[in-house]
Amino acid sequence: MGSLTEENYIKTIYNLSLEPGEVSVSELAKKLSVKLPTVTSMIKKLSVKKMVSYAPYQGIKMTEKGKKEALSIIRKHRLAELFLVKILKLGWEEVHEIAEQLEHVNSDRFYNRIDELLGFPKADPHGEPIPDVNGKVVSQKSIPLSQANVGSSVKISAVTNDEKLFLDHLNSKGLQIGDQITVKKKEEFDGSVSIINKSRKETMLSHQVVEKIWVEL
Amino acid sequence: MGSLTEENYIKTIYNLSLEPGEVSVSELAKKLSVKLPTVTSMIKKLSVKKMVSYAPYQGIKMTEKGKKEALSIIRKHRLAELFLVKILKLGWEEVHEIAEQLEHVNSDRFYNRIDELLGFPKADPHGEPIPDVNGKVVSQKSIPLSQANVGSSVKISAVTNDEKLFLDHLNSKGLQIGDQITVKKKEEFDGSVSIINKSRKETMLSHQVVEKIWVEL
DNA sequence: AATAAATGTTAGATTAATCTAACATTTTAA
DNA sequence: TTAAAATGTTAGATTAATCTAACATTTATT
Ligand SMILES: [Mn+2]
Ligand SMILES: [Mn+2]
Ligand SMILES: [Mn+2]
Ligand SMILES: [Mn+2]
Repeated sequence: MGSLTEENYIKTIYNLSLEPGEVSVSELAKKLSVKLPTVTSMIKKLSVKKMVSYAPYQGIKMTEKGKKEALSIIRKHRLAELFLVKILKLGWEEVHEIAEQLEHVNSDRFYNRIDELLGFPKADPHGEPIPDVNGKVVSQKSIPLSQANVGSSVKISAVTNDEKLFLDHLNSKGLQIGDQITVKKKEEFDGSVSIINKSRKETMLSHQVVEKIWVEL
Repeated sequence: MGSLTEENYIKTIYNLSLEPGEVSVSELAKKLSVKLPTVTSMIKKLSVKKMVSYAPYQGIKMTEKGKKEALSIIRKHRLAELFLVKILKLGWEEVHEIAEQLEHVNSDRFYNRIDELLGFPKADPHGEPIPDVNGKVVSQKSIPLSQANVGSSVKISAVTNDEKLFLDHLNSKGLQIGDQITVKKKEEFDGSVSIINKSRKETMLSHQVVEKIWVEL
């Protein structure tokens, strides 16, 4: 366990490493809202601690140690989010911010009890998988809504962004995890998608939205 | 809301201010495990922020603003402790440490929901009063066990220390909040007290212990 | 009242995390 | 294949929170 700041870097690097391509200093700087030299200096520190491997001008790669640490933080974050929704009855759009704080609480007893209380859940309120105590993740096979075929009926399994602004948008469209929807039309021009929602109403979703909604057949 | 460090100073100053006498720099330094100059420098900062009033070589006094802030942190701490015991089924001896972290979580929604879930409780697992949303505290009229008369039958209403070492000690003696006990004998020499516990067994408690157990008649 | 002990303050250094300005390397595009 | 743009690094400054060493004040004890 490093400092709160170190934990945030590790978690962010891990999340970026899941996307295709190298993890770059500028990408990290953007995500963490800090300047480039701040990242360079922190990366060096994390490199000394063997959380990442790094050589100047090369990308940033996580070590096994770093991945383990990242998964532990992500586990805490997602357990916290589900707890906030299931036990404290908060909305899925407001829990991420609180989980950003709770993920840094250092107590295995605390998180294992929450896990137990929730019945050892496999996914958080946004459909993202919750790593188990050993950092093992069970990932589902699903695709972004942007890639679903016109005419297909699919189930929303996850959203890959859990910030309030995005989720408030989905709330306003009446979309939830688990909803069965049908792809009506895909616009070539801007990548937007029209769907038929649970209540048989047609709704238009922009490209930025449909690439963040994951569905299964 | 200041930094985590500032919050810890404010809470500690407030707790010390409830004991008789001035709050001194050395007392604070001891409680926070920092050196004297560290305290002097932080007090100056808190003084600029109007959380305490301070003049060199005089004691430290809290302002109304500071008290309000302290009570908010203490409310969060005690709600967290009760939540950990009641909902997560942790022991009263292990919750203080976790609450030291949770008390810094910044979310009214989070704490108000916990308050609600617990039924707007009046006391934490150690019998200490929980300030309400407005910082109002309902304190009970009780006395330290060290001052109870020989022969009197009293009920344990609170303990004024919630660290593991102390509570493990009480656990080993089988003592809990709410227990009815009888004062059998008080030793003039060392201030120790013999009591008859709930299960009619006689137990000897040292002065350091009986001054931290509060009872009502 | 003088001295010693305890307590508190000031000065200056250190560490973590950040910044800006200047410089270096890599990538993209004439 | 050079010039420009983008990306990354180094150097040096800043702020928060801490420390040690030296000095000042207050309190206690002869
Ligand atoms: Mn989240
Ligand atoms: Mn989530
Ligand atoms: Mn406590
Ligand atoms: Mn308590």
